[in-house]
Amino acid sequence: MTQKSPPVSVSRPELLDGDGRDQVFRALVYDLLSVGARMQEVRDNLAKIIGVTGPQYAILMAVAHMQNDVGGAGVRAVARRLHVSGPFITTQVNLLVKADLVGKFPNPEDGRGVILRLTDLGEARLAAIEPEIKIANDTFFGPLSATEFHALADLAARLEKSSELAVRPATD
Amino acid sequence: MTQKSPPVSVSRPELLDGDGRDQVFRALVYDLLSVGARMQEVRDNLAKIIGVTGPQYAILMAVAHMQNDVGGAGVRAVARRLHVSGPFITTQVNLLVKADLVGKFPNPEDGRGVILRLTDLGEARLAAIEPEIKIANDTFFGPLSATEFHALADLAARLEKSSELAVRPATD
DNA sequence: AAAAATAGGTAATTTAGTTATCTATATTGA
DNA sequence: TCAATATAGATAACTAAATTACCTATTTTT
Repeated sequence: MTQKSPPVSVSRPELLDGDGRDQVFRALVYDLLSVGARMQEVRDNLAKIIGVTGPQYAILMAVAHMQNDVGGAGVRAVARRLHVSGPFITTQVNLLVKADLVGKFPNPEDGRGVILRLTDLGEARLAAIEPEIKIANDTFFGPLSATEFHALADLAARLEKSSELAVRPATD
Repeated sequence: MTQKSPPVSVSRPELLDGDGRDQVFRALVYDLLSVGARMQEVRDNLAKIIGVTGPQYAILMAVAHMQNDVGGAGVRAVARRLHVSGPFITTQVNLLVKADLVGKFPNPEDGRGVILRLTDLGEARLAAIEPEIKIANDTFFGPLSATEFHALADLAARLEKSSELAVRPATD
């Protein structure tokens, strides 16, 4: 009986095992997907503590970090940052406004735009879970030395760029 | 006016910038999330070519790789591998069976279980998009040298383990 | 052999997200 | 300068992806 082998998922020799198989590559893809799934899980746990959903927590963090940037945190900017559509940010932000965690202000420099900011309560809620955030992240990235951490940061930054090229025609 | 600063998301000194800020760390988290999102996007593109959804494509690949392992590809095993629930695999696999891409067979060693296998058509469909898969992955991981690729694989494997610990109490 | 665990399936539901379309303001360029 | 076009955001309608709760059938444990 002939054993059909699944397609080899990569062709660059740098990414293949010595024998031309893709075991290491596939393990890497699996690990990256698992790590991504776990990041979301951790995020959901933190979100629950402050009474919001995972995506809402992601929006809160994005606003927290973008509100002091030049231009501030607009709906569209947050959407791009989180890789989701504009309308999704609109509806979720409206829920956060209702919960008094985020405020919406007209953008004085652009009559179409709004500026999103955390309310005092929003700031307080995030400050309150800082210990949990630190514990989670320290654990998540626990095995990394400073050197490895920087190596990973560098590799991830480069992948972030190259992956954009891979998206506009067709991984596993 | 006092500039409120968002919570610092990590405390281990190895993961902090020289000045005690978390800029590098946060950039890493952002990059990892982006890379994860792009992996899904690429997957969706490949899936579309063979007329299935992204999650269905993920199941096809999982079955392709697990069907030759000891124990074969059971519903539960696939679910764990993909980090989703059992019932989700059940319903999606049933669609793949209807599309004649996957076959379901009783597990001779366990009367409760089923064994999933790709049909000839399923094998053929995956074989047909092998070129596109390779192009996508070669591009996605394009900037990596062989050495860097192995370094990344090692780091990802370790994160996959440590991230499990972080999940069972609370990332951004 | 009873109790508990495991494999899988079905039904109902929720959440996360999208596309299409609209209004209002801004920007471009003939 | 003003018409054409692009951009920011909102609303509505919808879909996909996934979950939880519960059920049956086996298998394993005690």
